[in-house]
Amino acid sequence: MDLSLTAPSPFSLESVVRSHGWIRLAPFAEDEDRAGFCSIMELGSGRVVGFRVSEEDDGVRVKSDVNLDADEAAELAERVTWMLGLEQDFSAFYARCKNEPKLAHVEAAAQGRLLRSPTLFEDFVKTILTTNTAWSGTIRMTEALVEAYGALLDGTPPGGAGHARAFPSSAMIAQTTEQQLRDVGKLGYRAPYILELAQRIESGDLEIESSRTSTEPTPELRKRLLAIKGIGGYASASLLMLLGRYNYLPVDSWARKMVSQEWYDGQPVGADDVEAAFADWGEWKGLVYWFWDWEQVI
DNA sequence: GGTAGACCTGGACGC
DNA sequence: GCGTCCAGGTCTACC
Repeated sequence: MDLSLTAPSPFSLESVVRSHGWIRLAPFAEDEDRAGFCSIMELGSGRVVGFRVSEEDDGVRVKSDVNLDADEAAELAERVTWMLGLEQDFSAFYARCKNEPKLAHVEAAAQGRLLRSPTLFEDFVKTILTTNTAWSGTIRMTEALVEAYGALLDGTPPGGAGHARAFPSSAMIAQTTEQQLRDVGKLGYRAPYILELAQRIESGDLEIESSRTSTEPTPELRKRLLAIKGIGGYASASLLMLLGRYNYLPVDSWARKMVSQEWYDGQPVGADDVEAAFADWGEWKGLVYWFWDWEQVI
């Protein structure tokens, strides 16, 4: 089954794939040509499908080895559209970047879109798994969750994918226990956070997927994110960026290091210094920080 | 409101 | 091989 999705101009699938580290987290996998990607998702019908996304003239092509009915195909198209941010318009961002040499590359490279997971639950869990750990730890914990709780693929893994399972649903996680998450996934103290997130969603106490289309002011949305256990300042800012809101900076150790090297001659800086460095960029400050041409990365 | 300490794991390092 | 230390955000208790 093939789907063609139209992308706004400028667009670069490779720029989306390489926008941040999500491509290295299961069930994402790079395609052989490293310009596209493969993944696995569980549809509302319960079917678990593998698919490959590659770039074509006016957008992207989505290929799957299985035949989907009309509803399933529409859902796959809708989710891939969200994952690639095909609904987003960055013309105002590019206009503001024109006079900043450190951002001169962004429009030509079609940067701005950040690779998203098919569901916000997946993005929330993965974001929690990035906190207070090395990147290798995030990869390990994510793979462990997918292997232990992900729904098994209907068919063969798409080319390039080493996984045969989708990311676990909130329903699957909600059925497990904190101890199992600690033992199986080595999630440590994050286990109760992720279990509570899944159980609150399943009980109807928490609804997160509607945040994708919410029009509520960003500070209000941020408050709701911060009320979720395990999501603090860094994680909420990261999630807001995935939701297309760039007013807050995901300040972590890397951000402090980059700002220190860029403007403070390597001297230690705090979160306030990072905020001050991008204060003039308003609603775009998150993207400016993310795509800034840093002096050096060590 | 600000701050200190605990949380948990893997990796680096010294012995 | 073993023990110790450190890095990485968030939460909670305390002031």
